[in-house]
Amino acid sequence: MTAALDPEGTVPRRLLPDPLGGALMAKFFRALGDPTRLGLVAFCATQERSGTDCVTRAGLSQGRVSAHLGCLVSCGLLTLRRQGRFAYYRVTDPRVLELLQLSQEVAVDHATAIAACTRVGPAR
Amino acid sequence: MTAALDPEGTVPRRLLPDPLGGALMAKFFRALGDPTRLGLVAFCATQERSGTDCVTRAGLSQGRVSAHLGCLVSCGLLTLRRQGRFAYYRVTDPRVLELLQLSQEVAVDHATAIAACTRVGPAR
DNA sequence: TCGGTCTATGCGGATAGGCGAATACTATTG
DNA sequence: CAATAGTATTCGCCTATCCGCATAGACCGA
Repeated sequence: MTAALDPEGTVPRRLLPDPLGGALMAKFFRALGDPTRLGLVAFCATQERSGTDCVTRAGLSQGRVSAHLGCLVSCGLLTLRRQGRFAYYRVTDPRVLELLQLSQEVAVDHATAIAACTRVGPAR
Repeated sequence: MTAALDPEGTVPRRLLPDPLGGALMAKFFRALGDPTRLGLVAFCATQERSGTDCVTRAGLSQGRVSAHLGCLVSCGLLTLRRQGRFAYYRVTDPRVLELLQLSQEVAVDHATAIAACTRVGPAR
């Protein structure tokens, strides 16, 4: 055959460091892989938003939205600020915005193909 | 309450253009949200790889790997080149690598939190 | 042309992860 | 302290996806 794969080299520890492991990175991407969560990140990109605002925006049950937000905070996509009984969410890491924009550029160029891809869920 | 959400403004058509729709973007991220696929993208990042190489690398059934690769090609993450009965995959869009590196940087900073996040599957 | 190799697709079966509804917490207000 | 409002968590139900296995299709060398 052509190139024998070297033991574990080729995959780039620089690209996917093993301390992290592809599994963790994948998890990170799955956090962005839901339309609701992605929408919430965008919603909190420009300004801080209260939990209630997010519920209104998402149009889902409060409990569900709370769970989504919790997930986003855990994954470092949103930052949570508590004030009394309120919770305020916001994107604070500029890299997250960069990430979204870059992804969008790539996705746009393949929009039709992505839409056609049946292996990754028929969008919701 | 604080800010009334404007009808549809705030979410940034610039950030998540509606022609694309969050659903499509989410789908794009889900393509990266699987450890196997993510590993394959990384594997094909540095050089072109044959389907067989990928199967070996992934350690899954040939059929499964083929499906994963097809998904990645559809989503614009890999480029396919056919030569006779062989198929060669490779990352050709430099933005994809940028995307992976940027994501990795963010993910690294939140590694423990991501690992702890139970809402997005307990890694595989 | 025939057999072998490489790649793609279809078929269940099992699990992850999304949803609403109900419930539990916590802090503010009266 | 009791009532209320904003959040977080739990539970049962259902769909999306992953996996291996088996099968089909394409192409090459003998």
